Amino acid sequence: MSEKILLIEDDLEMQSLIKEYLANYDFEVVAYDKPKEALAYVKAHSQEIQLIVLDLMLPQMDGFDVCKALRALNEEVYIIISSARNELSDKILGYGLGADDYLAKPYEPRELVLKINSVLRRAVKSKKKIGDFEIDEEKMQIALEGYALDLTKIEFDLLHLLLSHPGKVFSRETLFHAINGIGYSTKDRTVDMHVSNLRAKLGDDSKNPKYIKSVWGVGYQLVH
Amino acid sequence: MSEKILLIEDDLEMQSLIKEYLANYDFEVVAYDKPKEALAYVKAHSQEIQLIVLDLMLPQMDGFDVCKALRALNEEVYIIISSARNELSDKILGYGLGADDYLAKPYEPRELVLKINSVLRRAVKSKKKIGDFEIDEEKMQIALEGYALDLTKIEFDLLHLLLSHPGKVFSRETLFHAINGIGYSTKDRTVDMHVSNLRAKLGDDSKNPKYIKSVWGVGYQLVH
DNA sequence: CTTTTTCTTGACACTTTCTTTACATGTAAG
DNA sequence: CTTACATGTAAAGAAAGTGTCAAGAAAAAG
Repeated sequence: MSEKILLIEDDLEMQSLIKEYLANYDFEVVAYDKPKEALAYVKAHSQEIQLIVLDLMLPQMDGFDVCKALRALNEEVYIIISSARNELSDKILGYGLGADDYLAKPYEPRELVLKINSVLRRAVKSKKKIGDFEIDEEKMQIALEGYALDLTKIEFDLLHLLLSHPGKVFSRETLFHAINGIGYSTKDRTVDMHVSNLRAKLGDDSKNPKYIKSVWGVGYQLVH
Repeated sequence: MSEKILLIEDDLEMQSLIKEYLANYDFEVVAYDKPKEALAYVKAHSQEIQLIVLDLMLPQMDGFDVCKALRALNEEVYIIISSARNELSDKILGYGLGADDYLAKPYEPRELVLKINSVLRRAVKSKKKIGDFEIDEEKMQIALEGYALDLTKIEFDLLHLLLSHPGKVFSRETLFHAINGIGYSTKDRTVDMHVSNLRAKLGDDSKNPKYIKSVWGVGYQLVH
């Protein structure tokens, strides 16, 4: 499977050049010269696209909004911004566009490939796969079968700990410490409660657990 | 003592780079660029090698077979597969190669060291073999002839203790203490009951014990 | 400061495990 | 062989652990 990249570039000559070049590196490229069309495409195919290369097309200046709109449509996508060198420095970097990397124009296609690889490598680094789960530490997010879970901080910490050693049996005390740092009495049911809530969010069943199994008299364990 | 690692990598430059790098971390590395030679080496030195780093060398695709062949030669060995990132995802993971970890190319040598350490740590921590038994402390699990036993906490503790000194005769008092920490009267039949239940789960016969033998007037002992 | 969200606690039903009881069987010693 | 005590285990009862609803407390958001 190859990566799918969206290229937004108004110089059509440049566009086809890059498209061809990236094709050599097994990237699948979709290109638009008009931001509105690109946005429409993202709206329709949000999940397929992994990375967007956006030419800011200054000095029209609406490139900022395009970038923010893209980010709003897809939190997950990685964005590389390209722009004239003299525009690039302070102005853009300061605007908190949420881009993942920047590239000064004019650039060699080779440079773009390097940046793309570097961004994608960064992407996998922070994402660990464990069974059906995918942890993104940077974003403090865990996805199950591709769908992001909406977890509270404690739930995230708990699941993260369980996922860090699949199969290992964690005592309630250890789990409690992961939450509260210190102090635990055997009568404390707060860990149980969080596990119960977690199971609900995972669609798991305590009697016949797919993910979090109770270990009688001890604690919990992640099965997979 | 250093760990012995087999590296299978056709890019000779890469090979020597990794070899040197790993040497700095006290790993002993044997490297081959041709899978057939590597397999021959494993056949001859199967027991010495703890871990194999295998470059899948796609798209020739026979990396799959190499991996399976390695696994067939040595059930115990740990295998880390490296491969181009765009090949890595679903395809490989799905094929049930029996690898223990995966690494996307290109990777930093540092990343490889981290993975190796993580895999080896996993290896030593769990799984001690004693006769027909296999203990996994982390998972709080004991397997008999490959089949995991479904034990309660006390049963696990008891069997674990017996297995920790095969042949040693444990008094009822000692066994009771392993369960309850303190207190024991000679009239207490609790330990007997647990041993009886254990035997049932092991498929053992008290009159003609294969595993847990009664020592008259004293207690129990593990035979093997 | 108010509203909302998240966390903790208490309560109760329910389940699993542990202990005790009871009796049959087995062993050593005189 | 008989006695005295040890062991095996079924079954019943006791104890302890777990799941989760719902309410109150605390923390975060607005």
